[in-house]
Amino acid sequence: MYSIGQIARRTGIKVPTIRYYEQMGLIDPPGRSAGNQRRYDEAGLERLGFIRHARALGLSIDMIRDLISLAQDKEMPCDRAHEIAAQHAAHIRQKIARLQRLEAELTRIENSHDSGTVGDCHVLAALTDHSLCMSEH
Amino acid sequence: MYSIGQIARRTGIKVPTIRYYEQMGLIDPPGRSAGNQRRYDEAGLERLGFIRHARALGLSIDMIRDLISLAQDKEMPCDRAHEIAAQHAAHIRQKIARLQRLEAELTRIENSHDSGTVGDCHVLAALTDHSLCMSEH
DNA sequence: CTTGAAGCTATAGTTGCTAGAGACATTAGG
DNA sequence: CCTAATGTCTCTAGCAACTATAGCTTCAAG
Repeated sequence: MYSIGQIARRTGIKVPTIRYYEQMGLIDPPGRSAGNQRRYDEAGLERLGFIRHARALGLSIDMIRDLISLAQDKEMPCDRAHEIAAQHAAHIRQKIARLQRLEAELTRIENSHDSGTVGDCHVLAALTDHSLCMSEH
Repeated sequence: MYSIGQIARRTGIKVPTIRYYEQMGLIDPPGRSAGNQRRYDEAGLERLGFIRHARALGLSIDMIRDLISLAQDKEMPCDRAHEIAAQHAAHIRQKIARLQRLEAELTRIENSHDSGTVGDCHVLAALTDHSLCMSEH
């Protein structure tokens, strides 16, 4: 049996975050000590590891909840799990594409040299006038 | 003189968002009509255009506030503006790198085929066991 | 048995908006 | 000039995913 602090150290998830996940229904409320403190078992530890990894990959709380309820029955088809992963990967690819456009624009703005005073600062000019941009964003 | 709705249409920023920017100190409180409605002039319009563009490039409200106060005096050096842009570009590059690692990992997980049931679903297995990962995240 | 760390609950703050309620202002048409 | 429709006002609350604080209780070591 682990206390919430021990679980926190072992999973790398902060104590308040673990309580938050419990509140959000990602983990079953664990048993309690005589003095009302949470006591976790191996299953709880594994569940939190799953959540941590899924969060690290950028999955939302809702997606994780779906995956967990899905994983309950080992006999069920897991198409939905693949679908969630694919959807999320696509989402990330979009994000990357958008950030790359922003990065290109910022780099261009950043590298344009000016006289060094606000009056003709290229950074400020570029921000004021969208038509100076090379790409959409 | 423009009403807030006209400004919204011309800048593409929604009405409540404009009021929010005012509250956040990004725009000076405009004059009011006899009936207490906001009335904007060209300067207000231009300021909102600046904000919109900066937000589209991902700059935070705080950064934008800094840039605006900086732009007040045309004689001042604008090193700080370049610095903010450079900082933000670096931040975006980091984000991109991280997302690319995630994307690679997700694609790998997504493409690994399994028997199609939850019991041996590679997506769920990969999420449960971090050691199956090929890269850090 | 004492003490200091760790845990408890409940509430509020973070960022950048967005949505709603209920009241008042403006404007176009008749 | 009156009315109806639309626009605007303030204030409050909600979103995601935590994080921080306050004031209290429990646990474990010495």
